[in-house]
Amino acid sequence: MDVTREQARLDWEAGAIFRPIRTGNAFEETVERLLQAIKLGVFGPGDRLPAERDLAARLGVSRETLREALRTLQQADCVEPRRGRYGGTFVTYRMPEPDVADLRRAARDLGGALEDALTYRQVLEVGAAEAAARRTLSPEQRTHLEDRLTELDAAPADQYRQLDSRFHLAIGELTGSPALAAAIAEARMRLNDLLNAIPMLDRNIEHAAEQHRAMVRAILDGDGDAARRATEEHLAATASLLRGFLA
Amino acid sequence: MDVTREQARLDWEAGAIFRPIRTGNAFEETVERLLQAIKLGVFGPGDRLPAERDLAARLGVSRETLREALRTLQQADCVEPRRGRYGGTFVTYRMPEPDVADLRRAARDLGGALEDALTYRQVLEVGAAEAAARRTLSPEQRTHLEDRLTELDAAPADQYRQLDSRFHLAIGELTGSPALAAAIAEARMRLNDLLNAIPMLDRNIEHAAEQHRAMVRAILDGDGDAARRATEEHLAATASLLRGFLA
DNA sequence: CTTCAATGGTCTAAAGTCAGACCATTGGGT
DNA sequence: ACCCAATGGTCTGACTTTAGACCATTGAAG
Repeated sequence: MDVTREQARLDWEAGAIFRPIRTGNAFEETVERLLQAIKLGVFGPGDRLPAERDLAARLGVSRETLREALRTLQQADCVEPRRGRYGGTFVTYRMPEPDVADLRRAARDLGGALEDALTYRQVLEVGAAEAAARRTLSPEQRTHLEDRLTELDAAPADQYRQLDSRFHLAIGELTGSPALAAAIAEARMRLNDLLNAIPMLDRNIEHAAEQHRAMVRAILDGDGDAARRATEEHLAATASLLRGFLA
Repeated sequence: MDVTREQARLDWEAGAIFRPIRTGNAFEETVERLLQAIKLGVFGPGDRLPAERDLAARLGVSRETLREALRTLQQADCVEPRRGRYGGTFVTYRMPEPDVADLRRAARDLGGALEDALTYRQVLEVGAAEAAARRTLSPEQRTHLEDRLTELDAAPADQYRQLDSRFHLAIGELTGSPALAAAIAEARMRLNDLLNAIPMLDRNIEHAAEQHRAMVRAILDGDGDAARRATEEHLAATASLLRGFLA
């Protein structure tokens, strides 16, 4: 092979492997992760975050750095610390109203990474649904999944997005693969600002609810193919709804 | 809902989100990544790594830290620096012979993460094959994929593993999703020490070659379903071969 | 009312990491 | 024979992050 072409191949393929190890700044990264966890609905208004020492350990960051991040979130009126036993850091963040202008701006910020993120998400969530369906689920797991669906169906409008996230993340956890669950959470974080900015019409919500039910049914039935198809359909619908607002 | 149960749910779900931001140490992480890139076959013996300044930038790490990592690899006889223009850091690493004892030890080190990694890999690569098949590929991309297959079929025994990795990574790149390609590379890195330690019999290699051909054919034909099935079959075969040696 | 355990708040010394400048070496180009 | 551009080698000062100790506050349990 031509030496120059060979070196070019090396440099290209290196792109997938030699990616940034650390995103510059532990503090900023910590702020981002905490904020995403809140926006993702893992912690709703009034919920208490894990204790600082615990949280710092989980994030693999020193307590000082974590506290700096929390201080930033506090100044942004996202969390509120309370001292003393049974104290902690409590979430005060409220989801803003969906806004198409926000959505367009967020999409512009993402740029070409939008299609990337959509593809990534599709592969992960479709595969996870199939994997979850093919596993033997414990009664607790089955109940947990059904609970998430029920909770979502009963969601007030201002919590719909967060409960929707919880539902999708729950499927990732059912695969029993922490790596997969984490990747799904990460993929959703990338799209979260966009998804949150979509104004949801009753009609969309009804469609989504039907698709969610199909996914749950297939997973509980252990029907991998059906789970894959239902998830594919649901994500395709969401993606095209999103693209519609950007066009 | 019961308050205690609710707090328990929060703590559990937090597990998927509050994962370590930084793996303790930039230097060790850098060593690991470079070593994986070499073991993965992205850089074979005699190949030149990107220049230090370039590589440091890609890895998001200071040149000092990168050099410390390179020094470690040099002491382990994996790379060799050469000064002057047209100099650089050159790979000297040679794959050791596969060894079932190594394999068992590596599997014990992974522990419960083995099934995790296998599930993760399966979802990513199967989804990627399907996604690649559903895309419109340029003539260059089609040729690139075929080249990887040809190269693999003609591989001498001591390079088989690395060229196999290149082939699988190439499919990830064809999806056009950098996030997906990177995730595939990461998943493979986790399993790499295990895969490299499997003694490959001619019979296994022939089977694998046939499966590889089926994957390429399906992708080039734009047949997503066939691509998914072929990849599923191939990965299942590899996984059961692996489990066989561990039993 | 007192105790006390769990929590957030504060501080410091040490280690890790970085950005950038400058030096040393090499080999192809002129 | 010389130049010079690209590369690895070295150094310094500043900034970031860490680990751990200790303090302050709170409210439930005894």
